[in-house]
Amino acid sequence: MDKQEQILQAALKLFVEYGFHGTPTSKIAQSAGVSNGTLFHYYKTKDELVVAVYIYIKEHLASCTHLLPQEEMTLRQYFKQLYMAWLKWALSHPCEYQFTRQFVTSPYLMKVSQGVREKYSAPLLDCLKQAIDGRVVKPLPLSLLLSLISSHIDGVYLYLESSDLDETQRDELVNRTFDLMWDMIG
Amino acid sequence: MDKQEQILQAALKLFVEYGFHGTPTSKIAQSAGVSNGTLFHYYKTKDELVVAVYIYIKEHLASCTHLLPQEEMTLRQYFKQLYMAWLKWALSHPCEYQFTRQFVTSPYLMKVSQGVREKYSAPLLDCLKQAIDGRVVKPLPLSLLLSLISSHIDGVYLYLESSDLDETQRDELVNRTFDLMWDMIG
DNA sequence: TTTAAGATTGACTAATCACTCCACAAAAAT
DNA sequence: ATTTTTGTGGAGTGATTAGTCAATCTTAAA
Repeated sequence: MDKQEQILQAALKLFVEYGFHGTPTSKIAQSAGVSNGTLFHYYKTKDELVVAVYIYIKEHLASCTHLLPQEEMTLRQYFKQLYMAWLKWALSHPCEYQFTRQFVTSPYLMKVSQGVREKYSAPLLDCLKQAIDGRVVKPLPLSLLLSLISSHIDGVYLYLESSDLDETQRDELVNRTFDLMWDMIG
Repeated sequence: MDKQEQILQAALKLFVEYGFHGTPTSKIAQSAGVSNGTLFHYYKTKDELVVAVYIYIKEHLASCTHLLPQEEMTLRQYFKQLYMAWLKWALSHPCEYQFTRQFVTSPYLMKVSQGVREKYSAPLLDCLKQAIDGRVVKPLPLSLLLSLISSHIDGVYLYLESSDLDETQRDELVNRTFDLMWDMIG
């Protein structure tokens, strides 16, 4: 892991614990094991660093949930795979997920262009479009469906995070909530 | 409106625009039309002020959505009334709603006791309990249902906020999304 | 009228912060 | 071998910040 990534990782942890403005750049550098100067060599401003952490996480999430539909797979099955991959990533990367939640509700979100924000929801959007055409999902505005699904995952995440279920019970609940979501949109 | 409330209102607006740590107390005092000293006379620390804004909003929301079930009203109808009151409050108080979103995803949430946080969801919780007993809602954990419903409302809010529908279309969509949610939990 | 308690002010301070700057080291290009 | 580019460190800086304080004002009870 190079210094640039050490900085991103350290920043991520501290931002989640103390908030964006609550963590001084000096603490980030210290925690990353680099000097102040090095931090500002890679990121011109603190704002730039905050956005970089966001992009870094989104790229990571995208690479972990980049699943292609297999042969002989129904849209529902493919959809379920995407849903579960997303939720399992969130549960196994709580720090990253919490950062994202904090980021998208903060004024920092405005620093990320519309294009970048849309980029990461493209696969799900394509899948939804197909599902509506195939009449397996109700003909609602795509952005509404997307918003409802992200929020739904958020809700399940928050519940699972505060409950202390074991792995098996967790999987069972994720399955169950997918059915709930499908009841809603299908 | 007394000075104390002026401070809360000014803090609310600035926090939403610039984030918690992004808004200096001096700016809050200035915007509220009071002196620095007055602000700290009412709130010993900035953290205390942030929490006070949260409680202030929650109390306001609670007073606006405190609806009692009428005679000859099904649970579904009562539930829908609560749902719509909540969503309409969010839409007509975007600043307050955004503040809450920002607050609950931030480390500040930990400064509010569990008891206070639960207090405001009690009415909905009671209603859900009855609905499960009456077999009109699926027998899922109450905290899961609560989490799913709050998140659902969040999702609808975010969609409506970014779309530019007129009042009628908005109402129609709120009705439609209630049905979606009911399909999910009922 | 006197008195006491709270409300209000704004200058002040000690600490902190984002960011700069320059010296130097490592690596890469020539 | 020499030059250029890039990476790294850390002391330093000017601006900003949360919070204090002593002085004044307001209110209302005694």
